[in-house]
Amino acid sequence: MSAAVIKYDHDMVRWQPDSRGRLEQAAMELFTERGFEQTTAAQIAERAGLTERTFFRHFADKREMLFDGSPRLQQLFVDAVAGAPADASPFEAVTAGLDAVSAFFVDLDHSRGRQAIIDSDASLQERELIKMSRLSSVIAGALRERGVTEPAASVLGQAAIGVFHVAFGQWVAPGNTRGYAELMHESLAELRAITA
Amino acid sequence: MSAAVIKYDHDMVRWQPDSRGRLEQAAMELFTERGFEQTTAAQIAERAGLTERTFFRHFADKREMLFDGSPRLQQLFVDAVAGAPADASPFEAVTAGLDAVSAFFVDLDHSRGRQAIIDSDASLQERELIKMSRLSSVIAGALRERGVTEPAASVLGQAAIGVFHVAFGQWVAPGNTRGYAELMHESLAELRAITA
DNA sequence: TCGAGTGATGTCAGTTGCTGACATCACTCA
DNA sequence: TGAGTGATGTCAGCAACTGACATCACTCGA
Repeated sequence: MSAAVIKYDHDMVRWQPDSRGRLEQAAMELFTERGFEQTTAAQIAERAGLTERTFFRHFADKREMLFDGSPRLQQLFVDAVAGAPADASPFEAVTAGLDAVSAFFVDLDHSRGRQAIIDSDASLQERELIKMSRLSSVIAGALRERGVTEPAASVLGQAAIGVFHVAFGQWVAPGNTRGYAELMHESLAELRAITA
Repeated sequence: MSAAVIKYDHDMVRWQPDSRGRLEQAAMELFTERGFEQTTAAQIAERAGLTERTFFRHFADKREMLFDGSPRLQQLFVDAVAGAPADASPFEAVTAGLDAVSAFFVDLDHSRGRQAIIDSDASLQERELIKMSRLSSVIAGALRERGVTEPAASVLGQAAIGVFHVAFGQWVAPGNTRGYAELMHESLAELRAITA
């Protein structure tokens, strides 16, 4: 609303920079202040000094804001799988992927805050799961590139994100002090032990 | 609309029976005729001779119509896990669950039709995934009841639905002639082999 | 230097999913 | 027979999106 009455002086730029970043920051603030469901797209846009319509030009939907890093995470994972030594087993290649993404999980407070928002809303959990599912698919694809056949590639991809999900959940759990890598290797060992 | 002008004769019942069933049938027809996204809740309700408001009294949302059988599937699975012999290993208990749900997958045409609808819409895939995730959670719970500790229970639960998902996908894939049980056991064997 | 794009934004109107509040009325049962 | 009860209808309204079109600082080639 306020944006509508701004008059541009000669030395003003037409638009403040980094609209997308401003929207993300405004959203995180509002989500933590009043909750995801209770925050409207219009409110986010207003706090960022933009319009609701512009909001939807930057993000396909309200949920998508929380998953901005997803493509990078995916890239990190598949690069590690693809880049594993040629003589590495499929299991070892996937382990390399699971290790590589640990670079992503450094700021525990940030991850906890984000996860608290996701855990508070079912539609966000759905979105999180489909991101995981896509990740599983591309992992399976990377494995196929390494010569792994179906259905082994898909099953291993699914198992990998299962391990990842469990370990990540433990990592952000309240009270946890252990690192992601340690927790992940523990879950991986459990998988290995229990399927043997 | 038309329901609004119906006058009830003495020998008419006030409401036609099985509203929920009529809604489900109308929905399946419309979804296959014109697609999920292109079908509105009002259209489904109208074909069932009901109101949009009544539609939402029977189903939490439009997506939920496709997942009516989910609770039964879940029950089938956990009962099999819980009912496995006391000396069965966790892996064997989960295998029993994966076998038990094969009773659910008999009508291949029906499953294919349903899956085609789900595959056509991202929000339906999200809903499907959260159902799988819930299933994974209750499996992990059933395993814990059997004395399996964390994170092994959760990891095995995740791996189980991974196997299930892959096998089910192969079963409904066009051209497939093999049975669910066979495909499932193959995937299970792959998981076992590849994590060893 | 000027005029034709270009692109990020704004404006507006509309559809759909979904919800709360309240009314209706055949049916049940004390 | 009269007081519920429960499945439904009616109505109003919000929030998530979407398409069509306008704006206008900025860029760049003639």
